[in-house]
Amino acid sequence: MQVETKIEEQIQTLLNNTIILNRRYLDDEQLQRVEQFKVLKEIFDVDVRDKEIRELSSHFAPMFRQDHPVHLSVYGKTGTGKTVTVLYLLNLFHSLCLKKGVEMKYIHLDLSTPKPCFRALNDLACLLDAAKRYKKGISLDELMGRIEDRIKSYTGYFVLFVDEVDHVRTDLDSFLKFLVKRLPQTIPSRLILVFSSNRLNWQENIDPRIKSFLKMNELFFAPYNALDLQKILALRIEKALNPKMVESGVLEKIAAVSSRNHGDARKAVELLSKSAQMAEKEGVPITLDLVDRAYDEIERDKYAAMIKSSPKQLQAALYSILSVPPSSHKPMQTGDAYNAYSAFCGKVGLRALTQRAFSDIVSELDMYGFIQARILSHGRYGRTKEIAVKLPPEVVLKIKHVVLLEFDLNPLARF
DNA sequence: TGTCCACAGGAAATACGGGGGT
DNA sequence: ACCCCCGTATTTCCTGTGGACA
Repeated sequence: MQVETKIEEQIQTLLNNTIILNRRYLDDEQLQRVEQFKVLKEIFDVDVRDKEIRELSSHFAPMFRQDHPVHLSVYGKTGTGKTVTVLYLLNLFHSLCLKKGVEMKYIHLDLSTPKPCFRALNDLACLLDAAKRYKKGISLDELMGRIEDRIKSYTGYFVLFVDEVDHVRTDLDSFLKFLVKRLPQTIPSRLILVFSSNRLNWQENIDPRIKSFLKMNELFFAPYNALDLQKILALRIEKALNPKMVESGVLEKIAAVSSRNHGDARKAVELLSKSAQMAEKEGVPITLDLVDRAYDEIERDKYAAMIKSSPKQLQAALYSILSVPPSSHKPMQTGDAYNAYSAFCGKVGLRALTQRAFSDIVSELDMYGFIQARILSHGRYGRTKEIAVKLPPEVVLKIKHVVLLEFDLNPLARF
């Protein structure tokens, strides 16, 4: 057989076995806003999120009769489509307003990563083109003033979509105070605030004086059920994958697993994506078994990815805790962990924090789920947090590996 | 019943690093 | 180039605490 035909055949079989035809549809980050909306529209067209869309529409309807809708608070866990649904509708209203001659614009303030009040305001100012990006060194008042100046000349409806409000860490109060009390009084436009949050109780510990000013409608996004997820996944498969290489039942399985565990559409698509990648690498169709393995892998990588993007101190602390040899008779206490941590800091040349600060880090690690920490009293033997690690051994190894790399140490040259 | 361990965790003080004003 | 101001991170200082043990 000719070499050329051999190669051609080889390429042909590879092409036939290709699973991912359009990678971009497996990752929303890579899609343009317009494309996202298109995908979304198709999903909405099959009646997913129907109720929420109706409610949103009726909430904003007063705009079209020159009335003033109240503020809105949208609840829902991550991946339930809060952001994307609200944005889609705002976009729709925008063009509708344009058609009807109603002045309206909207701003999407994305706080998906936790940030302090200052950052949030700065981001808002950037979106409005009212200020450059500052790191520090400018007062909150100054920022607020600039934001106001920027929109002073605008008189139409002004929708401010604050995504994940509860992520404003230090002083959510002053942030809200500005938005709720100060801004509406100083600018001529009709301000409509839309908040989203994944916690139902985010308003619980805000200043009651602000709270009373904040008259809001509420809207709840329930996690997707298996049926919704099936529709969403089906669309992605159709757009991104070679349907011949997806075994029957895979779609249903991913939908079932995802709805049972979290009801998060993004994670469901991620699982699909991971399965497809693994299948392609192995040159086999996506099977049910492969989905299981992809699921395990995602679970394993989750922690490593999280610690990789964390501050150095957190990394050092976690590594030290994971490195303390477990002794069956005595659980680890804060003191033990702190000793290990200071030793590690000495080794890698990191300035060690005080025990007080370390204690806060331990609580943080507990919050993120890396470790289990609970306060326990041993009578005259003191009162302390007891630290337990409940991660599977492979994950522990992987985390330690990642952290060592972060500290420019060769993980293999330890012995 | 009182003591005292080994911290927890709140509050205030201080350090830091950066930007504006001059 | 200098100083001052700001927000944030960390330290310092402190009071509180559940229960085993004497």
